[in-house]
Amino acid sequence: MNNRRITLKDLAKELELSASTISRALDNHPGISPETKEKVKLKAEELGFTRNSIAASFRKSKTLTLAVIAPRIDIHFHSLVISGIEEYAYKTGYNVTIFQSRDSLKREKKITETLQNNMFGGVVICQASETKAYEHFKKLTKMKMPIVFYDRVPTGLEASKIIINDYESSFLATEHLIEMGCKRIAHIGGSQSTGIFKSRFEGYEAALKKHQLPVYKELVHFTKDLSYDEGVLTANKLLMGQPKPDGIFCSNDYTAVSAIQVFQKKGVKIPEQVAIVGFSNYPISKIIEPNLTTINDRAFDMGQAAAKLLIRQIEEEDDFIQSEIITIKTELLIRDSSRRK
Amino acid sequence: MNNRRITLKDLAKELELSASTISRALDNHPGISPETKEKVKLKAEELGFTRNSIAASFRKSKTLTLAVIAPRIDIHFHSLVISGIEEYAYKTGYNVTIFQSRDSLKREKKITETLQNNMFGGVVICQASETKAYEHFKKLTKMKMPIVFYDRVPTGLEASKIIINDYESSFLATEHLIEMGCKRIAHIGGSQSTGIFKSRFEGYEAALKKHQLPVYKELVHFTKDLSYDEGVLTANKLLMGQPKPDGIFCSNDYTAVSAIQVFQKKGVKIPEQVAIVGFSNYPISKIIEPNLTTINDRAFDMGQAAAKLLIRQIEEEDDFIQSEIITIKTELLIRDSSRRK
DNA sequence: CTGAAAGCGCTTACAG
DNA sequence: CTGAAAGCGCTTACAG
Repeated sequence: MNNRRITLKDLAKELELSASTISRALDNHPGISPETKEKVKLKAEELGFTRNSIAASFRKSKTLTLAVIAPRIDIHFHSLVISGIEEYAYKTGYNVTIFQSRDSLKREKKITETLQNNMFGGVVICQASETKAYEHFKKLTKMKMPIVFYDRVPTGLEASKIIINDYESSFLATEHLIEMGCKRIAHIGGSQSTGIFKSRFEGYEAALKKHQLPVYKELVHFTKDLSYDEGVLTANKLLMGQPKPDGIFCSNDYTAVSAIQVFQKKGVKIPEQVAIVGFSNYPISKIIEPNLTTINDRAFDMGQAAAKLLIRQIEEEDDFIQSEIITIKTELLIRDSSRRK
Repeated sequence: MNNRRITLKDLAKELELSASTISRALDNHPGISPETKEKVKLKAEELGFTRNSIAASFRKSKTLTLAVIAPRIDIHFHSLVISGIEEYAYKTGYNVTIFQSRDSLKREKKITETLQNNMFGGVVICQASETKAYEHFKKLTKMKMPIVFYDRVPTGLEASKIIINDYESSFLATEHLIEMGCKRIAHIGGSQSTGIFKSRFEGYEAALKKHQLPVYKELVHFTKDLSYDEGVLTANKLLMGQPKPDGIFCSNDYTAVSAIQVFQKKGVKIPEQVAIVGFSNYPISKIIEPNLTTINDRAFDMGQAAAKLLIRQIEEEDDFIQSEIITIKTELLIRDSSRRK
């Protein structure tokens, strides 16, 4: 018994047709008679023929595979985005290959080199936190690889991006605290060398200014990576320092949760004495008690939008478009950690 | 200016060598002089040549891409496993393409059909919860596609698997509660049609029996998918019912967290009055107060092991091995939700 | 509506 | 140590 894979040729011989006809029949090519199509498809099914996609990709020199570079896929936000990418890609017939930069510029560069091997039709990227220069991305652009950035996007590089309005979302979150009566609102922020965290701080600042509230520099703390542990440390500083905050806007949910816990442990009532708002709508925000008010950043939708935009660029439906920036709508989810009425 | 991709031929012409030599030089083939290798590599660098991997894969009819089918990648456990797979694959030069079955058998079947297109060297699978028959997996095996299963593995199908000892881990977790003095230990379990959750229940049962403690059927509750919300419902039943539990072993961390919260809200002291143990070591287990005692299932290591085993099978280092089952060591992480001394 | 033929960019057995 | 040549399995422009 021959264990070789069945090829178009085998089918052709079996049916006394040419390989061209088989190929076209399977493609539902208009210029093939319905009877032939039927016959070919039946035989293909019978012999268990599946097209060798590698050969096809090679021949057509295009692939139906998207690459995704994320810092880490075990961060919930990224896993949601990737889930959204996979969902859209699946429906469109694309595959999704993932790479983790682990926030290392070196590794990110190595990955972008790998991407130059022709295996991918395009790439969705959230850049590593270390990345400040974009030469390696430009190389991809130069070889006409479509790119869509999300979340941490390069500033000052013209490119397609899926973003949220961090400034506005933070402005609204802070304004909500003000409406709840907070006067001394603290901020636990992320690294200010990352654009999105800078915008979140600026949105917070702008809301205070709009309502003529002071921006106490003692109440503004920037962490390295917004981890739970950093949140605990920072919340303790706020707890011990002066002035005492009556509201806290945090740039993510982990630090917000740690703030809730640290203050609660000292008998501070949340939200009565201190109202707290996070950012990202992590699963834990619905579990922590009181439930955390936060910004829903729609990570899954972001992923879907990224895949959709990328595929559109690959298939060049609008080839006069050079780049496109899509802003995803966020929403403020008001929960018990800030609700005072 | 010509925008075509540089090929081996271009390099060959440029250097007045044959394509064969270029190919071998880039491969560090022993039968090529060091000088030539040097020259070729420099030129390749200079012209920005990268091999067309698709052409190479096609020619060699093998690829350096692994497929992963997980129910969902935005579940933390799976994202950790995939992270482990990607990490090992990256180091070995493989790419990782992900597919989500979303626990649908239909979608899982469609994905396995896609896998028959020659694009993948092998596949790591956690089967959909709906899956009870394995014909679609057998088809892959028939066409010699190496498969490694993890977590939810098919029972009664000979195949390579990466598992943990669910029975033993649950036995130890339950025995720990017994050592802490619990006499009426409840169980919040998962669907008993899924092997791993059945084993977890059996381990719990066996520990009680070993220590001559009764298995109250009123204290054993099986949920559909171990969600947080189901945990809340079940914990309320335990709170209201008879007999009153003084310990709870939960088949995952979400239900354990809900149990902590439900009991605490009624003024029950954790761990003094009710000690609680979870399973999986989710991030939330270190955040919830009291911190949750749980089983560390080493999801990341599981992923690394799966990738390693799969790649070994692809490269057929031991071609006399038909299948291999690897059990990952778990550990009981004793934290405050159960520590009574 | 169908077929013959060329060729995508590599790799490798064979020859020298 | 290097090269000429065949061929992997498709797709598609061209011809009829």
